[in-house]
Amino acid sequence: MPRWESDAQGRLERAALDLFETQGFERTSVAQIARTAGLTERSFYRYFPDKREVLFADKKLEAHLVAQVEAADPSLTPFEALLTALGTADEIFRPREFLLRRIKVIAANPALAERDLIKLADIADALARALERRGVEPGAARFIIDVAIAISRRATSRWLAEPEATLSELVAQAAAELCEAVAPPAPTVH
Amino acid sequence: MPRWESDAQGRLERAALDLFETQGFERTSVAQIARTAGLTERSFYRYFPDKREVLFADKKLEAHLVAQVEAADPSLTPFEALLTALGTADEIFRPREFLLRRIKVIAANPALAERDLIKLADIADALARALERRGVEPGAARFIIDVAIAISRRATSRWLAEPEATLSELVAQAAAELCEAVAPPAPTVH
DNA sequence: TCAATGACAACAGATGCTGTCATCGGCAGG
DNA sequence: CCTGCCGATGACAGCATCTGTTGTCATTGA
Repeated sequence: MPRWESDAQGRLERAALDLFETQGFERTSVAQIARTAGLTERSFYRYFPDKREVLFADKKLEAHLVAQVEAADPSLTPFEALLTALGTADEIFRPREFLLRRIKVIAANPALAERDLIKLADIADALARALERRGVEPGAARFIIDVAIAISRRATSRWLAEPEATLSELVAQAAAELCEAVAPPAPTVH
Repeated sequence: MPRWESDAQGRLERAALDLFETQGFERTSVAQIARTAGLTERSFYRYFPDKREVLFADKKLEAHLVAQVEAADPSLTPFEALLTALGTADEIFRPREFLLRRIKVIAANPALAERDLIKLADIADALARALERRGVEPGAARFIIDVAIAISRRATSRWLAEPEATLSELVAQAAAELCEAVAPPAPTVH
């Protein structure tokens, strides 16, 4: 019999999400999370550098997107490569119900929302490096990525509200919406 | 003679920027900032809710942008209104040298970068409300704003590197760059 | 068998941030 | 001139986050 229960990190993550959900982020202390998971406060900090990170340690999405971009057909425009990669992100959002719980908890607390933005920026940085490896100039890469992420946010927001459609379909739809908004206004006859 | 020196908040802001610049954000304590400004730590927290906010209390940019959007010609596309508003942001970035110091300090510390992203998101929220007042549907408003901010970031980044050009010129240039990237790829003859 | 390593606890301390009350000068109104 | 209120600040106590350090006990592998 093992001396300790296994998967200490996973226990901490689940305990934290539960507690944040029921009593809020601010009102749950690290010591409480650790106790719930059967560990000490100090052990919590061995797995996570700070209290918020317990909801953000997962690097799967970033890795997936970078891999998708790196594997993209070289004949694709950088922009197209990004959009197709972002359209496959639903493969990562697997337990959809877990994703929704997590989003609610994050939206309910400014400190968590802050960390969420940083994580998105980290993904953008990683994608920028991937595009640069494809030969895109750094400034342009960052710009294209910002736009692609805007499209992805639009699509994901719709996807969470009405899950019938594929994420990639919604991405294409948002891209079309962008073209429409950006296009010079319909010529006015005067 | 006043009982206390005037402009306590400004003194705190200047002291903080100086200290963050010379010894870093983490290594300067709130007590030290307050002492440098001739106040106590407790008084610091009367002006700023937390240590980072001392660099972000300024609401002028957000107010300016919202006012610009609200004053925009009703015949303009929401997207055009946003871009012209963002093109006038250089009116707010007045002591350019101060802006550069601040950007460097923020970039040097993840905690400050985090707060910076939240402030940008706050501006985006305020702009979304302004667009909704113009009749734009909320989801679409947020999307257009995300794209416009991407353009603005591209333009501002260029503007900081080479200040000859007007910000609004650079915004137009970035918008053109977007159209090019988004446009369907040149038809391939086969 | 035994040394190295991994996983954790225990303890101490700096700092961020908050609540509460006292203090002191300025400013009416009498 | 007195008096009493107001508003900015100081003084102090207290909790929570996060870090450094050290000790303890299994597991592993030669």
